[in-house]
Amino acid sequence: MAVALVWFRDDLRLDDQPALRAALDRGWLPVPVYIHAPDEEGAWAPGAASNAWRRRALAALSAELERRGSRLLVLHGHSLPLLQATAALTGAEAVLWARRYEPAVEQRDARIKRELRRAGLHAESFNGSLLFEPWEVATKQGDPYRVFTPFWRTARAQWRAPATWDAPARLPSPEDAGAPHGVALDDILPAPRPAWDAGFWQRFTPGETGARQALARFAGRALDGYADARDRAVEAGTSRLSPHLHFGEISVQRVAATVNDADGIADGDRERFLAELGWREFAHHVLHYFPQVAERPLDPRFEDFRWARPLQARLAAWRHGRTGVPIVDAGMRELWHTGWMHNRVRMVVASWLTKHLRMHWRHGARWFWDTLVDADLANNTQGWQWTAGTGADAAPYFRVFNPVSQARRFDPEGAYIARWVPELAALPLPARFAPWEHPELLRRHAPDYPRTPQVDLAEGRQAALAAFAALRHAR
DNA sequence: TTTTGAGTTGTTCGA
DNA sequence: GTCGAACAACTCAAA
Repeated sequence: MAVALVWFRDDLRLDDQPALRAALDRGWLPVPVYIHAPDEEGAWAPGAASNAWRRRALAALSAELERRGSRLLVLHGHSLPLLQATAALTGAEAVLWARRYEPAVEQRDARIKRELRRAGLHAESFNGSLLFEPWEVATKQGDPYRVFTPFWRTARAQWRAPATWDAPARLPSPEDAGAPHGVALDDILPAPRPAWDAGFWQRFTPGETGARQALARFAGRALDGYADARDRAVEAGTSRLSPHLHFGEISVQRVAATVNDADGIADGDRERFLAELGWREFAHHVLHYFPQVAERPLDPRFEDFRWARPLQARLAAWRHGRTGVPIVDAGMRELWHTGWMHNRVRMVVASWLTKHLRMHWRHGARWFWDTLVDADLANNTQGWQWTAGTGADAAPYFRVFNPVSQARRFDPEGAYIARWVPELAALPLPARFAPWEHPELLRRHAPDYPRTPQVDLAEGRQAALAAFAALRHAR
């Protein structure tokens, strides 16, 4: 029986897995391989939270394979020589994988494909994580899109629920191909010590089963009313699928099809969620065509923008939820404890850092990269550039979030603040949104909470507006 | 080629 | 309390 290496990367599932499917369809014995090679990811090697998740996702994938009579071969080192050596050991004639779109990884993979083919192997990649490949959506002139709405109009009109593929109950054993044993998962991704990730797993279950459960929960409950509920910080009104999608534990085609076919859902709710998947598509489209955006502003005017000096004390207070602005601190602490932050709150904390503190968005992007379990180069970059106003399809410069009004609107009971900044839970509601306006209550109930925000809200807003307006005139 | 319509997520001010 | 206007042009995408 001919053998194919199925190289798993950010597609840690068996269901609707195009590389595995191709191997089986063509009668190849699949040898599942995972290679730990963080130094091949350029400046964006996975962060700590991401690795904590990946460890569990790989363990889950490994268990799924073993349940079916196969197993995951885990390797550590350089991808190309390891693939070549493993192909030689197993007599594999093919190497199959699902694509990734990070610029450094795209380049690496192109080289690997070239070299494998030069060595006489069949090397082939597939779309395993997007509704559309970045190059499958184009303007009528054949150009890439820079604005979300026309991008999504075009893509949405093209989308048809595809036939998804179920993983078989049994898989052939790699032992039959003489597969080697590789290294232990613990050797490449040891458990965090101390267990700072404990809070992550109260909210999330990495792996294919956890991903399916999250989708079922969302489609069965939160999807109804999603368009409104998605903005309320304390509720589980969003899908919380982002880490599962990042690691490819569930097929995005299956997610889209499930939501598209859900019964009794208003069109507004359904389309709103599909548009969120659309933002993920758009982010990958932009990163593919403008690979510099992870480092540099897409809008070139911002190359010269005078960001504030990154004062370490200010930055540290932002990171650790000690800004003195309750909704910002709640968000940053949710991130620290759970590895995740509600989307609405992400915008608020990002606006605080880039507008009120006027710090370069890359400081925020880097912190998110290290602390988010859903850290994804395309989405993270897109989110930060959008909020900072440096992307092409960006927030207008005058859109500066007021963290007090945002808290009132999207956390009207103050429950989100109380949950993540418990020292403020004893404050009555109006004071909980803006404690500096009630110094006596603050002193009595929360003596350790900052007396005042890092910067005055009105002054910060004015300074940001002035700085961003100056850029306009400078052009 | 030129024209036209439109653009995720907001805030503030004054009537 | 509610509502509309102002905030700023500019670029994108399609007709």
